[in-house]
Order: sequence, then structure tokens, then C-alpha cells
Amino acid sequence: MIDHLYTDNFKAKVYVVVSNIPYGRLMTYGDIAGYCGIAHAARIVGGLAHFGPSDLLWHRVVNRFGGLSSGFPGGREVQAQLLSQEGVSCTAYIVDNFKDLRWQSQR
DNA sequence: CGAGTGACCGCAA
DNA sequence: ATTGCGGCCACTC
Repeated sequence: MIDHLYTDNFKAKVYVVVSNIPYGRLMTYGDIAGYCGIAHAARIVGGLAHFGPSDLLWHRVVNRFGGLSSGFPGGREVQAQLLSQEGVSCTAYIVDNFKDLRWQSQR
């Protein structure tokens, strides 16, 4: 439920969705874009992530295959480390139980 | 104001 | 089954 946090910019929506990802949970760019209203804007989410603030929990955001994306501050190893600290098993920069850890938003 | 880019996804050969 | 290509929308320079 992110209606009360709605803003004029699509960017803000993405930030809200990302901020609402619970601990030890993962989400894909496509899903985030879909919950924002456009399923074809997966690239936008990635683009915003690069320009967006580092305060958000982007380390819980991965691509459709459950693999860690590049461009993360410090590198994929850092992101994998963060996920590992949250109980997420990562092997070769790929989430093992991604299918099970994938959090499906309530919209 | 215009053009290019992007931490992607889906489909086609 | 795998590999390659294009497309989509928003943001930045």
C-alpha cells in the first residue's frame, strides 16, 4: 500500500517501492516498474537507481534472473555481502533461493 | 528545447 | 536449448 506516499514523479514511486522491500527480501526491476504502473519501464528503475540517493535499499534490488546488477557502489561483492548479512544466500553473485525470496508486493 | 543514455526485459532466429 | 537484437519510459547533460 503505497498510495499515501504517492507523488507526482514516477521516480518517487520507485523510491517508495524500494523502501518498502522488507528485510531479507528481494525484488526485480521489472516488478518494481510494474507496481509503479508501467511494466516496460524496468530500465527506468535501473536508471533512477544510478542517479538516485544511496540511502535507499538498492542492494535488495536484483535483475530478473536474481543476479546482482553492476553499477552498485563498491561493486557486486559489496551488494552480495549486504544480502548475505540479511540471510540471503548468494553464490557467484546470484541469489540461490531467489525464487523463494522474491517478494511479491501487495500493490 | 533536443538528443542520448540507462544497475532491463521480452521476443526472434 | 542458447544467443542476439530491439524496445520501452523517464531522467540527465
